[in-house]
Amino acid sequence: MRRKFPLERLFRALADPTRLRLINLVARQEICVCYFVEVVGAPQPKISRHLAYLRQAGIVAARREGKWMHYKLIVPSDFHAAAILTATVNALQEDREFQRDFQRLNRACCGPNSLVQILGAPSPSALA
Amino acid sequence: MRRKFPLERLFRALADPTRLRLINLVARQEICVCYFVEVVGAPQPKISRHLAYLRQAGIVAARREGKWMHYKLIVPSDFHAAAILTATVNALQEDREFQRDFQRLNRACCGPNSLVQILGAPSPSALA
DNA sequence: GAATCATATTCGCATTTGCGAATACGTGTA
DNA sequence: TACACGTATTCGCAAATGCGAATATGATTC
Repeated sequence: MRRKFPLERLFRALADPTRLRLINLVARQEICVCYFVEVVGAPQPKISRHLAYLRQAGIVAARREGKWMHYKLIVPSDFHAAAILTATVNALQEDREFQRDFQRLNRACCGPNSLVQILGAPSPSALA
Repeated sequence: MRRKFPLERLFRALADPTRLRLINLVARQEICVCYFVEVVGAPQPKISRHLAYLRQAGIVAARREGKWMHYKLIVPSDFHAAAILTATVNALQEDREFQRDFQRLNRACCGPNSLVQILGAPSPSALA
């Protein structure tokens, strides 16, 4: 544990607006890809590519469940990398612009005409 | 104070190996450009461009003193940006690879054939 | 004020990055 | 087995990035 984490790669991963939005979304709990597409409002391949980027950077983990892929944040075992990442998440979660994504997530998940109802999409665990 | 700090720009600034080395060097005290060139061992325009980059990102401040330009780290007033930056600096300072730059700095500053002796370069405040 | 020194900027150029469009993959379902 | 669906990857291409070489700027010295 506490293995060294390449800082430059971490920062490269964080240096993109879309990826920051994705990180913000997966920070609280595991989320299905379809929600990223819905919330961010970007074409699916774009979302998928950025998720792949975050996966390769070791920030995010993927889990398959039938047709659906779920992503969650991985806090690096390296102490300093973890400190940087959690500080980043804290910054995002206090930012109004990023908070709006959670509102969209709530609508996409639990509101009327939600993905859960329409597609039978798996709802994010923490949101119900 | 505590003004919002654009995170993406911060991470872009941190997402480069040369700039990380520069940040590590200016973290402790104000340093003259000539030392960056000497320590990093890169051509002067390259150093200057990266310093300009950091300046525009609001991470670093420049001060002229005759022919010499001194740079120092600016900790952003924004709480979260400050947390990220100091966590980064902490990570760098514990990294062997970056610690070596301080050894080189010591040699360039205070050893025999130092820049101080050869050029009359201003020695970093905290080192001598 | 010409030369010199430290630093900054400009200019092409090569490499990298992010993107949309199209397509491939993997898994349920009829 | 064929299809439908969610997701991933590939493929040009446009834009951004980093670099070395040359040059410009601003300050000191003779």
